[in-house]
Amino acid sequence: MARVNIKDIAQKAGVSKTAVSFAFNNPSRLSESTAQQILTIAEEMGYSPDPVARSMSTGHTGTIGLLLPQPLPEIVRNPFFPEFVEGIGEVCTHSGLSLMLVSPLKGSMRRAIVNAAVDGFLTLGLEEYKATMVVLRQRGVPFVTVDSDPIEGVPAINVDDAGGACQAMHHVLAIGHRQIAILAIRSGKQGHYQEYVGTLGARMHGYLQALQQFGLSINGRSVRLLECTSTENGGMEGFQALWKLRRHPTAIVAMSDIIAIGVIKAATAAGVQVPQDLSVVGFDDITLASLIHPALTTVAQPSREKGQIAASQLVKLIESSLEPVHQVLPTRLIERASVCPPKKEEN
Amino acid sequence: MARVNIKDIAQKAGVSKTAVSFAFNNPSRLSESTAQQILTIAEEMGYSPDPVARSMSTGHTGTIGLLLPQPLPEIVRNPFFPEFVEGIGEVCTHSGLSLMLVSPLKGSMRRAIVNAAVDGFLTLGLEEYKATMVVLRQRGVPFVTVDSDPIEGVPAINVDDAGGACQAMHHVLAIGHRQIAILAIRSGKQGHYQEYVGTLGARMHGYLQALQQFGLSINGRSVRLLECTSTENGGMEGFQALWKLRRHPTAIVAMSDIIAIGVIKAATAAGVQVPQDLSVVGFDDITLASLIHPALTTVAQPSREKGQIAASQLVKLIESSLEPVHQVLPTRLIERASVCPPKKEEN
DNA sequence: TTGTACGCGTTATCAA
DNA sequence: TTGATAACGCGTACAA
Repeated sequence: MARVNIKDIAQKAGVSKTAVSFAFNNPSRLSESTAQQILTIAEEMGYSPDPVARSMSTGHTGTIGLLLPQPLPEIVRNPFFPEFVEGIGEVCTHSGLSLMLVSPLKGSMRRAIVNAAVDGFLTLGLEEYKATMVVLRQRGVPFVTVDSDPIEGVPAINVDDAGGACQAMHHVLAIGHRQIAILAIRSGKQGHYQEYVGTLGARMHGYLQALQQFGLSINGRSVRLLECTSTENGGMEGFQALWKLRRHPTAIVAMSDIIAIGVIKAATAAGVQVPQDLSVVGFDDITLASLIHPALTTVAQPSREKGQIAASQLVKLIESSLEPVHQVLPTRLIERASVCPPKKEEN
Repeated sequence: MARVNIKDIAQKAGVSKTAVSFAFNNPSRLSESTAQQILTIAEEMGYSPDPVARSMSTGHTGTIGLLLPQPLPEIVRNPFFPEFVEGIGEVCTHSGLSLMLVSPLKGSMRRAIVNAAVDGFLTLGLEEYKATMVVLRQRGVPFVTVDSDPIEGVPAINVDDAGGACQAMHHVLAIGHRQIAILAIRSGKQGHYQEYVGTLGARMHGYLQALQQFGLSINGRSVRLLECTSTENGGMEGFQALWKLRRHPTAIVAMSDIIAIGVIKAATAAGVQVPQDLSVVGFDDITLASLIHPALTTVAQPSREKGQIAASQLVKLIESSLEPVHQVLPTRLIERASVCPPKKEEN
């Protein structure tokens, strides 16, 4: 049984296709009786306009795409993804839009972009953003970047990663620590932090800035940098690697909460007390951060607002042209229980 | 600057539209040189085929829809949503599909369904499923229901809510409790539990079954039923209402973890010790359940598998017809610290 | 209210 | 084998 289409209904009702279309989209242009008549027949025959054909005619889809740099299963495990989507969802609900989650197709970002039938894209934390931007431009729909280094002429929403990182490091330094290890998210750049980009680069920049304020820099002795995967395991391994060294850090500054939590777990398991023996700072303020023991001092960012603002920028961009804006949302240090002054003898 | 289309490329390359189409989709039908030539020109002019037009011709979109009964912002707050989507995401990644999140449009489920340009739907926990099913059938794409009462002729994936609920209640009874309150998720049915449907109905059914095994039923005295919203606040209010009564329950069986957690918080605040003074059981095994104090005894369900199985059923259904299957995934009781035998004097 | 052009690719058919 | 012509899919918009 082939899908019933507008022609079938027109025939059955003895009217033109146009009349059927009006009955659905603009009933006021038809006499009430015929409109009703058409709708009834459509109902009986189980007709509903084909959304693809409709998009073809109207030129829009009623859908926005969220472009994700990783496969869906990995992304949704990210603890702040739900909040971010919540913000987008508010705008979608308000504007009557649906949200399409677009991950690389067969490993290809390009393929994913050109295949997605959407009116615009939100991009989240793209890394090889240059190549992707080209495809996105070519694709011909508006887009807004989130958590990427801003590009000229493209609206960008970011959070103040650098500022937050600076606050975090500053806090640790101000409380007296001088033996510090930074646990960075593995970048593929093997510790060449000058080459870090995006979120990673911004956070690193913030750490360095705070260090500089105290006349310090990453020197491999008192202040060290180590990369690890952004997982609990990564944090545990990071701690273990650090604890093998002759001189232990008195504070570990981690680029993500999940790393910090791994550190705390490994430290506790090794009989190292947090924060008495070791202070730990995270980044992100995931739900777990306030629940573990000791509660994690970390940097919070407004994920929901980020999604909300990015989506509403995109909607404006779709509806009419708009001056591209770069917006930076504030981050803030949340002081909890995982940081205290270093012990005297270790100082 | 209008989007460049297939005709522009054909013109520029001095070939027909067909040749351009072949260059993209079926290069073997062209001499290598012309194919290459066309692709080069397309690249230069920034052409990529319009996904909508393409869908129009091919008859498929490369997208599946996840139909949600509530607005996006509410749904994503649901603690097991990420896991469920993770399962779907595995299938999408494998099959090269994108996922569209489809919530009611302007309050209308029907409108959302008919507007979504997808090859098939997954539905999650629909309540007014009858009306929605009709629209879905009419929409003419295959669909698989998840967490709804199975419908004849439609593949359905469920978890054994009844079995899990039965285990939970049985556990409480077997350990000696006879003064029990069930905190149900507010249904709009005001305690007429015979009318509960879907997940709610199944869980209620499980509770009743266990009660029956002990010769008990909901009688308003030793075994009571109370509805509350599925929020922490709902649980707190539930506890308070219960504690005003002359005879306190020795155990509270909650239909969701979040309710149970509310109960524990309110109880603790009121100086009632869990589990010594009051045993509490939840449902869902959200992350928080193992982290609060005392750790919550609850029922776990395989959310990721649920998504994975449902999505792969849908993919099969899209690719070819398939016998509709009803599949029920197991749930299991997780015993933690929030349940113990009742005190003697209260028995 | 209706007829018709149109949007943009894909594909069956046909010709060289 | 290589490529062109034309029909097709399904609504919407505009002139009549």
